[in-house]
Amino acid sequence: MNILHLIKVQRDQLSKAEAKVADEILAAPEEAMNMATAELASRAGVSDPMVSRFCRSVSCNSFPELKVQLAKALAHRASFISEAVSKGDTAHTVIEKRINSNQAALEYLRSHLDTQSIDAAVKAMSGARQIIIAGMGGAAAIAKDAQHKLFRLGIPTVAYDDHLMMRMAAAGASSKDCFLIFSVTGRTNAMIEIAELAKQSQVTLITITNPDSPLAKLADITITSGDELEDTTIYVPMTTRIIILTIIDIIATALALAQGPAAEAQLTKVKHSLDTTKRKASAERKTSKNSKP
Amino acid sequence: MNILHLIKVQRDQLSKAEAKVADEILAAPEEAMNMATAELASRAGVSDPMVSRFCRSVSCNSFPELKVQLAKALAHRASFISEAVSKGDTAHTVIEKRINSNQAALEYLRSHLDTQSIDAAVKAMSGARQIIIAGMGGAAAIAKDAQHKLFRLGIPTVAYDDHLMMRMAAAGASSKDCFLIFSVTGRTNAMIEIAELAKQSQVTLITITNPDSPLAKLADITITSGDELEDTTIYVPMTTRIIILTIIDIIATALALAQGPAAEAQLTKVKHSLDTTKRKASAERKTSKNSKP
DNA sequence: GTGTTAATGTTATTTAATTACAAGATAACA
DNA sequence: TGTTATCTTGTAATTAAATAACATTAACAC
Repeated sequence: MNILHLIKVQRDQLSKAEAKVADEILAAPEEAMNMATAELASRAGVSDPMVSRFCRSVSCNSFPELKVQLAKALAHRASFISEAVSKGDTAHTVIEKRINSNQAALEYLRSHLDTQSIDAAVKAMSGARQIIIAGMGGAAAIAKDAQHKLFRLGIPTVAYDDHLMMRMAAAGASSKDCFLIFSVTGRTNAMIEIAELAKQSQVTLITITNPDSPLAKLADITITSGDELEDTTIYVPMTTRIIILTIIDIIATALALAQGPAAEAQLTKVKHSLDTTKRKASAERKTSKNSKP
Repeated sequence: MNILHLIKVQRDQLSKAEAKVADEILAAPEEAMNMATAELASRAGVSDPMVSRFCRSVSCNSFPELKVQLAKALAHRASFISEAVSKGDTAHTVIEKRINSNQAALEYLRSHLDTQSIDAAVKAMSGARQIIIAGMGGAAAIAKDAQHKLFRLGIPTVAYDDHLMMRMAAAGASSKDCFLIFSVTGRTNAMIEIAELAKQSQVTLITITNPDSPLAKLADITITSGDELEDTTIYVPMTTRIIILTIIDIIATALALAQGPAAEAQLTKVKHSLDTTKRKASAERKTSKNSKP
């Protein structure tokens, strides 16, 4: 856990004066990093040694060490604020801003992804007879991607983006199956309908969606899609995509580990199946070099 | 530019004693960060003030400031090394490791993404009559995702994952169109064939692929897919996915900016078209609360 | 060889951070 | 309600760290 989170979490268990220091740092961590104890102390309205004591309370050995921890934490977080693109931006600026946003999104995921949900999802999927994935609209590509990643592990997996196919699949599923629904907002009527059908089939229902949504309420296991994070400006509807993809990545990786050697062998087999569709690297290079002069 | 790069670059222009300090820091930056001037000085075999002077030479006002800079630089770099998952990992460890890897991948992208290629791609796509996207296998989901993102901007866009459809589209394309090919390795024979067909149609060919591949050689504009980064261990075939997705994000964002108010209006229109498919947030909450007692 | 400049080390000073201690506040219990 | 114990905070003192000032040495030019 990074130092800013730690401070935030411990904030209420600190003494009054220490809490003042915590607030001062949380209010302007970037600035706090470049202050001396004396300055930070006076800003927080406490005595110098309080700052030292505060450092100890948040498990740093000294104030300079706290500064280093802050720097580490801020290196990731730096971009959370006001990284929305604007009209005059050059390509270079857009690149920087979007990469920053996406890194920040991952940082958010680090502190908000629930380990237990992941564990539960992996356990359910690991023992499933088949995994059925559903996603519409923007989530259709995600569903397809998840299917591509999971079937490689040797678990029968299908992905649907068609509402009628989803209905049939949901109705026909058994209690031995896992039904995986991707929906960023969790408010699409069509998807909620599918979830209700799936529940009637006694299937284990896992949703990657907004945890406050009606869809989430129907699920056995819910993992946050980061919808609450999404910037509402029309330019930036991308953050959740990265979050969901990383969640798939995490689940697939954990699943592969849970499956053990079997999955490993399966992955190798699937990988090698593509060998004959590829052009060889060395042969190609030689040809193109020789053909020029 | 981060402080480690700076030190590396300036290393040879420093005086003999300062160079010793530089070497000591570069050899073990993580440790150097936790040392006092005196210790670093003795390790480097120089006097204490040399360390202070060294800090000035690399544009830091003090040694503590250098430490902060080092912390910032290392925060990103830290995760590159040995973050591959292994058998005993808990869910929590997998989460941390995969997030670290993905953040590191974005960091890599920041320094390796070519601004000019992005600019060129945006310019070409901005003026295109239509955009045709092709991707097979793992790239099929990516292609679909890109289509979903680009058509919202008001540019006619289609995505294909079927080889025969791609052939027809490539053969039928005109010089006013953009043909976008996603292929991580750039060695899939089927995709190379499509690229050759597309070139014959005089279309502007943009590839997101390994820049050293045969596919890249055929393209008018190439953007790296990060294939060279991909961990060859079978557990981790995910990094490129994040990179490519972020590239799409960047291009779409830049494109939206380039289109100006027209794109903005279009985005709003498309967004509102979904309104009637969604369940209202407030209404739902009330219902579910009241229905319980 | 001597003067000049740049580079480094030694010593001194300043600054910053923490320890030690004392005073005050707060809570617990008689 | 008073008394004691504990916990919190500030003041003063100490220590440690970093830099400035100065001295020395080394390198080079003339």
